[in-house]
Amino acid sequence: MPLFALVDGNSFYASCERAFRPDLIGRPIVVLSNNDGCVVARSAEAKALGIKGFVPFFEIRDMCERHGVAVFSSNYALYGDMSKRMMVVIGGWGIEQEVYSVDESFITLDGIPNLKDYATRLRADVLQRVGIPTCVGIGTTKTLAKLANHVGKKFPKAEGVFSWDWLTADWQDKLMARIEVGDVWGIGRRISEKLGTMGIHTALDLQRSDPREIKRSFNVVVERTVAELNGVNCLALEDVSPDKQQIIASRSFAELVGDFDTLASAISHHACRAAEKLRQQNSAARMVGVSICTNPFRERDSQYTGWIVIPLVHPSADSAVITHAALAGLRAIYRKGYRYKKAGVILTEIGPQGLEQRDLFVPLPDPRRAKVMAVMDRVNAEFGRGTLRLASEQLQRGWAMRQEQRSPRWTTHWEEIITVR
DNA sequence: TCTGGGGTCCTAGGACCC
DNA sequence: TCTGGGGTCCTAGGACCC
Repeated sequence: MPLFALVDGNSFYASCERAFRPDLIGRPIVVLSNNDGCVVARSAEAKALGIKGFVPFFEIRDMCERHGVAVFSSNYALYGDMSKRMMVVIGGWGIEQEVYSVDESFITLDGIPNLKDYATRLRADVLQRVGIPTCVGIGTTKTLAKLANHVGKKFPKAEGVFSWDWLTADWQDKLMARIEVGDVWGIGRRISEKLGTMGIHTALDLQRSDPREIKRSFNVVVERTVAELNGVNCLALEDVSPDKQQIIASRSFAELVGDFDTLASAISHHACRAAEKLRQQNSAARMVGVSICTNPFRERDSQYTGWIVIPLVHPSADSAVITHAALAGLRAIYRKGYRYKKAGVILTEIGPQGLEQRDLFVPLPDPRRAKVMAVMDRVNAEFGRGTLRLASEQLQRGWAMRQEQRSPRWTTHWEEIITVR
């Protein structure tokens, strides 16, 4: 019987901020999405104040001021670096490891004795070496490990560590009956609602449901979730992350944008970011999608969504080629007179570099281009993103995002590095 | 005034083929 | 009178995740 543990960082982004600001210990913290739009992370103290996840910040701004909540813009350079460090430490405690998201990792623990002690030492190790508090959930399937992690978080008595094995079958049922079905991994809002009409309200109800009926009413994914709740392994540990099949780079603007040049500079920037991600996984894309849209929340504004896909003659990972295609797409979909909120580039039909089908009648791209890209990536890796970039990114910079409360990039920028007195 | 930015997988239905 | 059936591929849309 395999044994999985899910280890995740508590209120990860908020904990990253606190790791460098001991004065924030015990204080409520919220971290905002790009453009300071929504709340994406809350410390336990902030949750206790009743701040919900994903609410628009403007709705709670006053309340935050009244209660002295520390508010941060998202600082992905910091969170990404902290995540890497945390994953390395967690990986050292597992037999195999899957990095599932920025703040979650599955590890396998088959054959390790005295797991309660082991998991407790794991938590202490991560806290000491990275400064991030974590929870550990253990189960015989990934879904059960996820749910155990939920228990470890929700019930203070667990002290951040929980395994289903530690309870008798009777107590396991009692606990499952106290968990809402929507808290099970893979059961979202829509499926919860429908399950509710079928009389299935708790994790226990779902575990005991008829898989054939579930398959009929939903699909195989939900059927697998039921099996996993019953200890039948359907989801394997993915220790190597597969290449992305699509790459998106998009952003909302801090202020609405009407003119073509500003949009073009944003699209150029996103195209370059997307191409960079593509090169990181040694892939090339055949299709370049471009989208622009107005702000749907402003109901009295006239609305428009433009969307187009431009095929490339050769699959490419060249920033200039992809940007050129994206700008051609933008010219095709741009309509004057609208005020745009968001623009993005999507790369699809992605495959490994160098395995492209060749076209007899079209000359091959210049092989020296790949070297130019490699140099650009190396320079940008060493001296910071954007050190070398295409001129078209610089036409207008009137689209930058709002980041009013970003903390220093403590661990990745020399000029912002922490000083200890 | 102010509302994120990524991803994946599955299904149904239509086009098309033999 | 009677008008097949099996298969693949593609796309759009819907659901989920963090």
